[in-house]
Amino acid sequence: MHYYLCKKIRSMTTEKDKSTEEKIKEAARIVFMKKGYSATRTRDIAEEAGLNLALLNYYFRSKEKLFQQIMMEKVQMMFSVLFPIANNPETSLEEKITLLVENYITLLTKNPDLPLFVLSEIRNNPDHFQSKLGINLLKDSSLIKQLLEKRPDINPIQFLISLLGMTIFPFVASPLLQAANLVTENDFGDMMEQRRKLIPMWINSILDCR
Amino acid sequence: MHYYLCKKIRSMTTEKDKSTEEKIKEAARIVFMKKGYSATRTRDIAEEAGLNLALLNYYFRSKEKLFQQIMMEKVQMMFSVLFPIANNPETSLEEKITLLVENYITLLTKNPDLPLFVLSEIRNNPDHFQSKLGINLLKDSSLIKQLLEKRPDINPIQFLISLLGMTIFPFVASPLLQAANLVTENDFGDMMEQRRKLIPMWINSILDCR
DNA sequence: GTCTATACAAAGATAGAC
DNA sequence: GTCTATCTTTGTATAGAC
Repeated sequence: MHYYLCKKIRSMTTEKDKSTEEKIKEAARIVFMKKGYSATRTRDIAEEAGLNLALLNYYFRSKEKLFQQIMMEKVQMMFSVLFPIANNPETSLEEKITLLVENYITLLTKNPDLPLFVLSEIRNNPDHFQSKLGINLLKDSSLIKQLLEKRPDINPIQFLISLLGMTIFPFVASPLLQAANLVTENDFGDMMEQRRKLIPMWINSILDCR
Repeated sequence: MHYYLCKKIRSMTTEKDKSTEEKIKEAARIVFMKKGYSATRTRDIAEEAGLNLALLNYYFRSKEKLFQQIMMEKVQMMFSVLFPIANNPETSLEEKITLLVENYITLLTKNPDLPLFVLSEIRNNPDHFQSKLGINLLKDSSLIKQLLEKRPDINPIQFLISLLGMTIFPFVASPLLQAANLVTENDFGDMMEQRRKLIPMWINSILDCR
């Protein structure tokens, strides 16, 4: 009988079966992230997991379903930085900016492929991603309010996009930057470390200077 | 006999055969850009071109070869804005900045999928892209010199990445920005029009304000 | 040069033994 | 739960008629 029909019962009785299911997910993360959905073969995932191909279907029913789970994880990773910081009413605007930059650089240094993966998979196949990430979880945020308070003349969305662009874009563009001989692979890490200070400094120039 | 063996002769004799070959390329641009290399089927391209599948192989030998031609075109489009502007010694730094922003926004408004396509295909399959975009065509550019002259304390590469991030990132991220309810599809065009003024203004804040 | 038909390989999914 | 073997679909490439 197929796994997905008895998942509930299993998870109530034994808590020890992380192993195989999690192994497959682990492998799927690696292969999907590296090659994208279409270029990934289920056989690659099975091999990466050191397991048999049939297990994929046993646990996840199809390539598509497995992918959707991984995809959701990754989208959430991307927003798990932005949403909590933007919505914390305890921190100042300056603190929020610093935190956003720091946390994104930390996250993306560990997962450099994350943004390009998420962005390109959404564009290539929008059906994979019909989710609706909490409506207005950002538009009503403390961050937006503080921005409007400080600079009512600036569109906060435009501002936020610039901040995210300065922070996230380098990771998205790094292969091309290297092709254009702007950066070597070695430099890149150092540069991003410097940007932890640089971006907040420049952002403050924009906000304070008039 | 196969086309690629007699291409030279043909192109010397008749100049009228744009039609079929160009139709295939046209279709390939559309389909590859929309779905990426792996998700594209040669049948899709043939259908999009209103032609038979066999013609693809007759004219381009393989899917791979056809793709490489399209890919090179697209990479060149991306750099055809940056390189000439950066290397023009006649314009001032401020003019260069304005031109870069204007020209990229114009280009990408017409081709919104361009950057994500180029970036993700390079990352997914680096073999497709072993090209060597003129070494140091940027490092020795007039743009870099002018930046160093004005602000010797700023790393010009870091600066350039910020400028490109503010300009190009919105196009890369627009599906996600829409998912996060930051922008609607309608707003997006207007926002990018506003950014033509906004980005140079902000960039000048960074350069002038100390 | 263009088409139809088809060969051939790759990849997703499943059946059934253990 | 896990494996081997196999079915089926899909996709690239080619042969050969016109």
